[in-house]
Amino acid sequence: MTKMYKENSLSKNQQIIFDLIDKSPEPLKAYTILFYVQKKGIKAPPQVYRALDKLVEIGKIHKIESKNAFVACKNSNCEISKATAFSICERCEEVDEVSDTKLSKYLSKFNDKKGMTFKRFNLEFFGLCKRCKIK
Amino acid sequence: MTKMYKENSLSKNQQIIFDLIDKSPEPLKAYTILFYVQKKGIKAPPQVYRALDKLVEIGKIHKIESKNAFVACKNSNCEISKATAFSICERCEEVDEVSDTKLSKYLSKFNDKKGMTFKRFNLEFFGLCKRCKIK
DNA sequence: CTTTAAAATGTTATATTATTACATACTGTT
DNA sequence: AACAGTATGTAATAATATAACATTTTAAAG
Ligand SMILES: [Zn+2]
Ligand SMILES: [Zn+2]
Ligand SMILES: [Zn+2]
Ligand SMILES: [Zn+2]
Repeated sequence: MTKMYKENSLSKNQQIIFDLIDKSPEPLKAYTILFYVQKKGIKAPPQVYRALDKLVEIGKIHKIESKNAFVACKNSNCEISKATAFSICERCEEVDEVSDTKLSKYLSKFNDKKGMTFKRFNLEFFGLCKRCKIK
Repeated sequence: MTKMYKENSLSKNQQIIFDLIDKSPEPLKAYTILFYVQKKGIKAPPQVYRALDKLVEIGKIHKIESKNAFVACKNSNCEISKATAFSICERCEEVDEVSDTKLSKYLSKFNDKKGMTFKRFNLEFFGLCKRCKIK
């Protein structure tokens, strides 16, 4: 028989790394994470990258591709990272997850002219945040 | 007086690297480019990255962030890389620039709830291309 | 409780991607 | 010719990510 394994619970390293990212007000890079978790016994890059891979896979975090950095998912509705969108301030580097049902639906239904079937998308908007616009 | 410099023409290294990317049927990575252009006298990473930066800046090429690779712009209408969208096959890795005026307009007009003003976006769709769907 | 497959961990080394820093040369305007 | 801006050449290094392999933990199944 093929065994069924439990979902929903994180392993030790995954939990440590998720907690760190979840508490961070800004996206964290892999080696920044490594630096912070060394006191908890996570000493080498593969340990960090493995946890990150898993957390991305299960949708607890997302990767901001243009910054090689990771944020915790703040939406419950971007199921398993299939539909992600972020706003990125080019000045202060603030990153927020865009939570817009219409946008998400619009893009999830999008079909291109060449007959591709899309399973997933990632959208990154760049501009100036409210605060940086004023300055 | 502030000098006016010529636009529209590429420097030697920029032209060599643009030609290579433009002819390539697939996105090229920086070190792949470096390998190919060494016979033309471009020997070191900074030479490649500088040309890439410039070409991205003027909109002749785009960076596929999820692959750290570069493609030539096939649209004339994504002026200076302000509005880019790509379809990426997860199986054969084929990448195409999505050229859809409606999509582009929809996203260019998108305003988020936190008062950010967007200047630019990059969208990457993932899925299976026509050929890979059949298999 | 024992066996077992899957998942996770620990560790060393290495590969890949990108930038810093500094010296020099080219380009086109004044 | 002088100048400012742009581009180039080169060496060194930083930052990001993966390969490979040994070991341990987890929890379902028997
Ligand atoms: Zn999310
Ligand atoms: Zn800002
Ligand atoms: Zn384009
Ligand atoms: Zn394909």
